[in-house]
Amino acid sequence: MAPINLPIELLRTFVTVIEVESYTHAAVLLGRTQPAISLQMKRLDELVGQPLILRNGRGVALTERGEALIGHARQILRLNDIAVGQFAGGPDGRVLRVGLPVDYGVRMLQSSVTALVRDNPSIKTEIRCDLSRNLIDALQRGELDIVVGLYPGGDQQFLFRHWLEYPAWVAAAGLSFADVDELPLAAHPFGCVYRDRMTEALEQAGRRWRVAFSSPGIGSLQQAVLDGIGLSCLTGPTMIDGLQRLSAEDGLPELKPLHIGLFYRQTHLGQDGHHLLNEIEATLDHGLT
Amino acid sequence: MAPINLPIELLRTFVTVIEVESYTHAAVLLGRTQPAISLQMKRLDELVGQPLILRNGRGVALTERGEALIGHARQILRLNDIAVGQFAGGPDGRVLRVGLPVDYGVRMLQSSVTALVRDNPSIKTEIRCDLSRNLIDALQRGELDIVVGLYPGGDQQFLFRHWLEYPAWVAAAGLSFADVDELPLAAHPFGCVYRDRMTEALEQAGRRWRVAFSSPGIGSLQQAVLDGIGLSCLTGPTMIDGLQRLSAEDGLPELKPLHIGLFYRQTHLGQDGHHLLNEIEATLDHGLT
DNA sequence: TAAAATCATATGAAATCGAAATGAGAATGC
DNA sequence: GCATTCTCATTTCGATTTCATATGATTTTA
Repeated sequence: MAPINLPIELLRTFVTVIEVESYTHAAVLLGRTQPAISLQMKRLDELVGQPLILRNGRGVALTERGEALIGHARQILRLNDIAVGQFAGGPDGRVLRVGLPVDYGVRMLQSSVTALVRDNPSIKTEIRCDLSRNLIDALQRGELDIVVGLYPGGDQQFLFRHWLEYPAWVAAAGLSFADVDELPLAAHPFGCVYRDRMTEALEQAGRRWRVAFSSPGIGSLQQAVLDGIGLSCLTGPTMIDGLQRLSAEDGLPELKPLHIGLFYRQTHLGQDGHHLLNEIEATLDHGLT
Repeated sequence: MAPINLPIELLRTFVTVIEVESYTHAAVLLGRTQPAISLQMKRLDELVGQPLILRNGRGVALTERGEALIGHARQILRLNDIAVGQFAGGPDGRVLRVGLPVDYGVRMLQSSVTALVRDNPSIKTEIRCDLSRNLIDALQRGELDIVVGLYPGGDQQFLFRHWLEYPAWVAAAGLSFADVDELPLAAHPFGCVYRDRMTEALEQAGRRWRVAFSSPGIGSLQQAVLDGIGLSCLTGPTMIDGLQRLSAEDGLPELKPLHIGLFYRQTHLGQDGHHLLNEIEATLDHGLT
């Protein structure tokens, strides 16, 4: 009946180890020795009843229980840091490096981030727009602090929250591709999750296709579809007037949902970063209902 | 630079002391002795840099810093308990006593709660509908576990999250009260926050008024307004067709926003309770955007 | 005013936790 | 293939923390 309290210090160790993929490096970051980290992890294992981390050669991996815990751990750390930051005071002044996806909801996210920065001059940001995949790679290399991006699902190293978005086939209003043998697609370059979803679904359905238009920017892509070059798939925030949704009735296969993730490095984030995260979180919550 | 980690055990002590308004009683609940609680609170005070609790005679009160912390503390405890509950397993089987306000969003909340209970047979609930004020009293007496209710603002003892709702004057479509000397109101019985908002605003504006219709149920009140008995104030979730909004142009004073609170007793809540809280939170988040 | 209740403080005993030292296993380099 | 290096696990020991018991101070209740 006595409640189990997971010490926040242990949770921070846990999250840090996963983020840097190393006990030794985590020890340096946390100002402890390596054996201390080992012992802390062992204590946390005992508190939750099972090991949380697997070591396969070099590198670490989460166990099933670890995956179940790390999301909560991150949220707890975030709340802790926000609460402490209220008192510890002052802006930290560091530059927050934010990655926003060109292939999803740029407009919405970008204006939400810039609005916050405008209203809080203490927050300094560098915004980088790129394909989701490149952003997540950059986060893993430590070149970014916060990233919103589409991802295949499953990645847990920096994942904080995730949403599902259901894409739909679209084409210019009035056009029909029902009797076309080889479907012309408008798509982002290779590496975009939208593109993967489209081609995957088409190949499973046995339809032939080709990429008739390719651009890294969403705007020119929308224009291409409007111009009737081909069809594509879009989601709520990227839908525009003049397009029609297509479905199974038009001979197109069902599209699997997209995973939208909010990623960040706990290690690099100050009070300002948490404000920014809040804003992005609210924007996504609101935009995806 | 070293991050400060607030031990969850101390946060639980803090929240428990505030909830039961007693060090000694909290000690019993937490399985410690009273001096241990004193020391834990002193440690937490030192971690955040200032005292969190004031003792004025019998009873405790939060300092400013205490008020700033307790919301975060509750959220952290909730996440901790959810995370631990994932592993510790099994449904707790206790009956959750839920209080829903008759004077705000009953339909929305009620159907959200009943839907959850229907889909999770393990969750057992007793739902009590009453005026918000009575519900909060009942929570304080320990007769309820979770309460949604309107409140005057400021109460922090069991408050978990809160929302703001902007009420508007309404009357049956087509009716005008601009030239009426004494405004006829349709209102809940005395003790309702809506009623207080209305009469307060009118008195400040120097308008005369009388209660032309009074009922504890929202349905009959809406019907009364529709029938043209008088005017009232409503918010989004309680607005219905056939009513017009009135504003300053119609000679009516501005109404101050209402505070909607989600209250619960940390002490009495199991895994099921947290599921239910999640559901209610999402419902309010969604219904109030 | 006496009795009861509540919280603060002091002290000793037990448990906790981390650094240093050491050991084991895998990747890397020659 | 063997030595080197890197990483994590384990043990020991010392310092600190943290609790319970006992007691005192203050306030409320009868």
